[in-house]
Amino acid sequence: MIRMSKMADYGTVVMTSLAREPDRFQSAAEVAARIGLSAATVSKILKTLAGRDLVESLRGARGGFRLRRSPSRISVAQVIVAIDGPIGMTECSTTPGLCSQEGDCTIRANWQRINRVIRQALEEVTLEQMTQPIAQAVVFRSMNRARPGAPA
Amino acid sequence: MIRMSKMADYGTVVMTSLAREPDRFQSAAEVAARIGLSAATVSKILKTLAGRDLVESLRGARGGFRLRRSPSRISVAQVIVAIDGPIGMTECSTTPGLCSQEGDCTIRANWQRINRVIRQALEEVTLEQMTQPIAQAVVFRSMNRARPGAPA
DNA sequence: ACTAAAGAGGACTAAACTGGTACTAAATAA
DNA sequence: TTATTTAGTACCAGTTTAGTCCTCTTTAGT
Repeated sequence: MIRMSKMADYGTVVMTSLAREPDRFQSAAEVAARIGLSAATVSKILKTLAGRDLVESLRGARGGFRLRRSPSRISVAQVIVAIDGPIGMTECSTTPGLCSQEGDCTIRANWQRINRVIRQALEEVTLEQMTQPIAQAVVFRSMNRARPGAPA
Repeated sequence: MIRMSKMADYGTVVMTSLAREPDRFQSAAEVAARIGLSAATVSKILKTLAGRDLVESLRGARGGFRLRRSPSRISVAQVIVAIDGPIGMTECSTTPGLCSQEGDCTIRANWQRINRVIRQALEEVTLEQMTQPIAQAVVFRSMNRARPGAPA
């Protein structure tokens, strides 16, 4: 399954904080205070996000960070990718060569399907939605088919 | 998003190997050779899975490991939970107290929805499906709504 | 010009995870 | 009974990740 670091998780929180006031530059310290993380950590995350062009930064007094695009045009997936790199799975299930003994590795194919669903889910949720109570926000459907736990 | 360790990933591969011959006891070394991981690592994983009651173990010559239930009644989610503990996200988005300044934390609520989808996906995929080519295996639907990247 | 506020960049420490080794205990087979 | 096979336990080293800190540069205000 998809591997997400703590930093990427924090990243979504930081970005959502920026998304609440998309026009104003917010300092790292300010964001940190709002979301309850250390200024150092938030600062590091924002630096990364600035490098990835999701936020723009302004130096000096009154400086800070601001979203580059509208909150409705930034997905949670984009934030995660910016911090962790391409969304993908852990080695064995993704890397082709590993289970080579098995011939046709059915596991990998199935995992890739699971991953696609997860990736899609993350791509369909925007920062704008993250700022809103769930009511109008995300609506999901589930996968279908098998029901383990039910009698086989 | 969900945090899955390498070990949990390996766990699904190990379990799928057992699922291919559900009645026979397979030794850790044998499974390791099949899937191309070190015997030590596979052994450690199987020990954990045995402790979680997903597999039964038999000591001594001709011993090994075997699934406790039918492959169709064991989900990928169960394997992951057995190794990594409850499926959930990293701290900030899951732990209630952290973003307390924000008042009603809309982020957490939205993340929990995303998580639910992921968890469901993993619960609906069985080891039996993992042993099969995808054709008849898992069929997914995606979430709906927002399309970031499209004009807001 | 000077000072304070802020980001940029990197070095560093601490904690967690990964992967392995060595040894012990149990069960079978000769 | 003895040797062999196999799981069980405990521990250790390397790597990665998390988190902090320090120094430098930029900007605003006085």
